[in-house]
Amino acid sequence: MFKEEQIIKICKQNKWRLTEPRLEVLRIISLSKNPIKAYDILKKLANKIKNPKPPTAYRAIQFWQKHKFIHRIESLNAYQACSHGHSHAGAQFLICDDCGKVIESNLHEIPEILKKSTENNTFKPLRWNLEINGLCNQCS
Amino acid sequence: MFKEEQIIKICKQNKWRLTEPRLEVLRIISLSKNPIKAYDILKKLANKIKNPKPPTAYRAIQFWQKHKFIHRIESLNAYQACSHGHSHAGAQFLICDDCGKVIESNLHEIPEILKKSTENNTFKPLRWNLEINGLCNQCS
DNA sequence: TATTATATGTTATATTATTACATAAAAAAA
DNA sequence: TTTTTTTATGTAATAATATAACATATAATA
Repeated sequence: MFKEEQIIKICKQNKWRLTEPRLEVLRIISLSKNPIKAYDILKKLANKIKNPKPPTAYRAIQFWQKHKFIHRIESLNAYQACSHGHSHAGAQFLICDDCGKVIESNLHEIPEILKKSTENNTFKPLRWNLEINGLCNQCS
Repeated sequence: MFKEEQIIKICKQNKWRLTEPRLEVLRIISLSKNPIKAYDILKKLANKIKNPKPPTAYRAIQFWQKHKFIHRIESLNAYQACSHGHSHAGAQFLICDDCGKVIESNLHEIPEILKKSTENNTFKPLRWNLEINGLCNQCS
């Protein structure tokens, strides 16, 4: 969703420090067609930074997750750039079991359902993650 | 949801082999108040079985998952007994960030929403997992 | 009873992620 | 500007989660 210049701008505006490992990790995730795993990020990072260690990758991942520029696909232990702007409380992913593509979906009825469960006063939802497995258009 | 006798019966009916490690692992998960992690299952299993190794726990976990008697809470790497019968394609969990309790919820609007996305012909959902973090009744 | 299929035991190792501590760099305060 | 504080990184070690591979055992079937 975001171009690099936009991200640079947003970081500047918010006084978030856009360091080299952070920028390179974001680029790696953004350029990946499908969700990418931490140690694959680390491998690619080695092309840009001398002998990076796991914490270097994980710290950058955490940074971008915290600021909602990337998502973790829990069932895959993998990371993907956010495609819907970077300030939503929940995300929905359509995971193709065949080609591995993950589409970040906007099922906006979901927030409504969750709000209803609040009205019941049974649970106060703060954030959520919906991962739907199946077959994408091209694979079905 | 299921009592042990019922499970024994269901296994017999389906000719699923209900071995000692499987039964003990199911008991451990069922007796746990909150979702329990594989290596904690393994530790408890050591009280029942001599010096069990990870595959023993993981195989039993897989068995019960496959037959839908337990769920994996992806964001916690932990397992919990199913509380809604054992044949649904998707599950919804309300995870309390404060006390760690996980309520298996029945937001039955979700399947409808997913069915709609099928009608769009954009994605064919087969199974799903919704994990909602927030605060439970008692903690909010 | 013999054969086949399924499950377990065991060792080793792969994968994913964090802790701990020293150093460096940037931001804020003096 | 200099000092102090905060934030980030480098690096080594290790923790936490999960699977592969292969030998043995047990149950189901022929």
